[in-house]
Amino acid sequence: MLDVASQLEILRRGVEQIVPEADFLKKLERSVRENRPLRVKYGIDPTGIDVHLGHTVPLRKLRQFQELGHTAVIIIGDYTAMVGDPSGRDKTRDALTKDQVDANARDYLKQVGRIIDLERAEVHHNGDWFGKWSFLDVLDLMRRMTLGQISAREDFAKRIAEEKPVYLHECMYPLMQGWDSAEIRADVELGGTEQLFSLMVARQLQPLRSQEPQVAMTMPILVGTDGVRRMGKSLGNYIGVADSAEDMFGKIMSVPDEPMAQYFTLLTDLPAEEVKALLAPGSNPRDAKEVLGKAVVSQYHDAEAAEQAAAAFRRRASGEDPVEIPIAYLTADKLDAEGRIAAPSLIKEIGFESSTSNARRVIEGGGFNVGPRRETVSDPRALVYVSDGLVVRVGKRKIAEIRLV
RNA sequence: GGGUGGAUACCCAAGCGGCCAAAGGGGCCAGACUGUAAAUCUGGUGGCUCAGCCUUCGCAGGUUCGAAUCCUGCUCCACCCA
Repeated sequence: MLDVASQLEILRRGVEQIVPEADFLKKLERSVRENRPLRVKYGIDPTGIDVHLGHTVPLRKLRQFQELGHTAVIIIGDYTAMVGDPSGRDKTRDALTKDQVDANARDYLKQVGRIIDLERAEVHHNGDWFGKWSFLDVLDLMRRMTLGQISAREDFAKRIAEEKPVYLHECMYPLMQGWDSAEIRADVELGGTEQLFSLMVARQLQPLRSQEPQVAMTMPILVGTDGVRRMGKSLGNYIGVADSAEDMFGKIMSVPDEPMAQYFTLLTDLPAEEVKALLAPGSNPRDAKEVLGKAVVSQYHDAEAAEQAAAAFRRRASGEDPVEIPIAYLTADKLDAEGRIAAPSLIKEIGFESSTSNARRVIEGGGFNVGPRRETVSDPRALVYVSDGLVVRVGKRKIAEIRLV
């Protein structure tokens, strides 16, 4: 096992706070001394299906712990998912059914496996223990926390102040999460900064099982591709780990310049000095973003795919067509006797726009062009002669070669 | 149980009898520009057989020449009091 100082250096990167810091040092020192791995917990509620880069921040930290020889313990919050985590939320989460949760959980693990070595990790479902509880057990857990403690949380306090509802079951969430730690004997729990409250609850509960309280390690919340709000599925500003290499790269390029430093720190292993040099004043942020894009993409695909994605992006940015033009099929009966079709219909038929009205607007806006010379069709009443192999474009990104069938 | 406020397009949110396919913002799409799918600026953003027509403002009725706006009932949501 690596010595304490070296471990600390690696583990501190991109970490917001470690609470209490002294306990962490103590645990780490003992771990090295006795050659006993720390049990590091990270919980996920299977509420959706897309693991995105925001989730990878703590997951990558967990991976680092694994690489240093510690034990990764993943909690699938199948029970807590049915409650809904109120952390950082300004409204109640929708509850999920058991079936949804189970399906999501399987999907989740598959995606998590891109980051964590699942062979060496422990995976638990908190329904395994909560599912067996009696109401009395629940009450006993509830007596561990006061309304004052709960309502002091910023997210709840805010909702109360705004006269928005806070449901009782939401109050149970932190207690359940805390109890998970007692069940799996966690030494450290990872989470976003907004999780601090929940992570600290466990410290009150673990002594009930004669355990040493865990340490909370929080990481900043990654901002999404809009550069403002947290990355989240419901906000539509996320980059999924299952995204294609090209998509992932493109989305990274579309992130505003400001959060780049954060992205480098939290999503890559590039040394801090290198990052600093890339982002130094006077350098082109686009180049830095490209390095970032390749570094991230190669983690979820491979280096070659990352290079190709970058190349494809450059082509598109410089106005060239991609190497492979997607094929769009069009049935010949859509054409009139002379082999023509109304421009808006063509756009709709090949799926570039969802309605002919929309297609019209694109045409009027000058976003539609056809053929090798890219003749712009700007009259929505125009008829386009379609022959097999005709290349049509809408905007900068949508391109297709038409195949008549 | 009582009271109050609310339900408007993808989201937030104005409108409170005609000038409303419905302000504004966000998002999204297109154009210009560029360092990129950044930033900035411009235009667009219900549907269609598109100079016109059709369908929307929680649901169902009603008043009116005319309703997102007024009335009745219903459903749902929130907050306050008990």
